Amino acid sequence: MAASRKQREIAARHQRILAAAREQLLEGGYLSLSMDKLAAAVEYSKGTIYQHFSCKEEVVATLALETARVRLSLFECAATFQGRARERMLAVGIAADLFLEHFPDHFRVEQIARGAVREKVSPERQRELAACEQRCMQICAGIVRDGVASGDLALPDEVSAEELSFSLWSSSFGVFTIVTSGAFHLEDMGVAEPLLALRKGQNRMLDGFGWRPLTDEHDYEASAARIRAEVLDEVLLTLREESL
Amino acid sequence: MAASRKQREIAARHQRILAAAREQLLEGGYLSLSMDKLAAAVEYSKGTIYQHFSCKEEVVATLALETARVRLSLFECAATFQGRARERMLAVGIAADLFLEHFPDHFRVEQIARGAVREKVSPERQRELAACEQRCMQICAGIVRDGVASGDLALPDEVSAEELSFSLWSSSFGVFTIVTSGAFHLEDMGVAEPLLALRKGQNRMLDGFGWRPLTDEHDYEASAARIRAEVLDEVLLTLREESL
DNA sequence: TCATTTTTTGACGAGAGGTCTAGATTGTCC
DNA sequence: GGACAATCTAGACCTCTCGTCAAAAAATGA
Repeated sequence: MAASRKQREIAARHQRILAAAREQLLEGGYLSLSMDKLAAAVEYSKGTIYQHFSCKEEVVATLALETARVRLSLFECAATFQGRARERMLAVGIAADLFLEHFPDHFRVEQIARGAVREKVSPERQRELAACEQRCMQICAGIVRDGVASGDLALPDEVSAEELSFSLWSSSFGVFTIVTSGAFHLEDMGVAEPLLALRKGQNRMLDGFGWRPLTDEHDYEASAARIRAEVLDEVLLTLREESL
Repeated sequence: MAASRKQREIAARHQRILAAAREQLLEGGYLSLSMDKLAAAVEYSKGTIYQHFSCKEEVVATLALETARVRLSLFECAATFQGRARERMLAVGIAADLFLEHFPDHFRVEQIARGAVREKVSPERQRELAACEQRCMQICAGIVRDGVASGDLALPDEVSAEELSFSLWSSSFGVFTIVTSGAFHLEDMGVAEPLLALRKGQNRMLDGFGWRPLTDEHDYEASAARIRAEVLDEVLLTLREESL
């Protein structure tokens, strides 16, 4: 069918535009992405670009959505790990780390997108983005609840599963933002390995909540190795291939 | 002396430009700050603006530096609180909260500045900014060391004072970024009071490190009240007056 | 008062995002 | 196969941006 061939062409061009846009964004941030350059890069005219994306913000938002989807699928995989709740929570943390490690570009693009004007991107895309983020949160909160249900965690009355998840999320988010922004001189501050410090801090926090098994009651290094081998390495490979 | 009068005029204009710039930035982000509009707002020509600031980035960076200075002075005050180390660490945390509460604009401007191109701002200003941040970190790390020295905290071998400080900083930074960005629907995620959740999480982390007195060994609510009354309320008032 | 120095101005250039119509390409039907 | 219709593409065009610079204005000093 001829119509489908055309559609495939358009879809392919769509992806080519996004790839070129990502490249430009990473080169020099939001201002370095130019619609003219984008058109030149994919060897089409500006008018054609604007038939794919209504405005520059929309291009950036679409890239951010791609990113959010990749992360979500990683989180979903991590949550399927067979083990105790706290191990599964660790799995999600490792997933976040690996995401940053394997797709550093993605996180930066997401940050750039957050800094851009949100008013101009279509409501649907905004909803999709929000949905991805909420799914991530739900996955974490679900694991917390599993911990409570299994008796490993006695959550205080004044702390909800969402709040605990939020604490973990925000500390990861903070570290990732600090690291990728490049605006901070962590070395000069005496923090050589921020990701390691993050993990330690989060572990201590969960210890503080009394989430069993505590850090010194279990070999979490071994769990981490199993997590990678059993649920993350494979999907990571698949995702990397897709993005090439 | 006439030269001094002129200098005062220039200094006053400098501040007026910055104030107008801040206003525009808060209206609609980085793109909403225009050098033409800025010139119109202060009723001078563009050329004059460019005698104060070499480029747009420099304007934004200067605003960010103002912000960093205000925060640093708050932190310095907080650290003077008379009490045990963990109380003083709480004081710094409260200072950070109050900073966000009383100067929400400042934090947003700082975020915008971080998103802008850094290459174009003068090296000195970059150094000044980095110095402020490092001073904040040193204050925190100093408190941690005090805790160790007083015997309240037994830091594990593999965790440095800087790393512990970094954990606290990054979680605050993450929460503040999430809250001020406005890009996340925390309500829909079940997090009604992010700042409260942050405090709880940080307390649990310090509990996890075994920093005495633990949360349930001491009335930290009372400490918080004393901290505000004894070291923060006053300086906060002074700073607010200055910024008007 | 007038010459010299300093400050201020706004027209200008280069390049951005976004629009719109003329023309090229594709698909359809006899 | 060829003519007409529908769709897609190109790039000139408009307005706005940052940053520059020569000329105009103001301040200074003798």
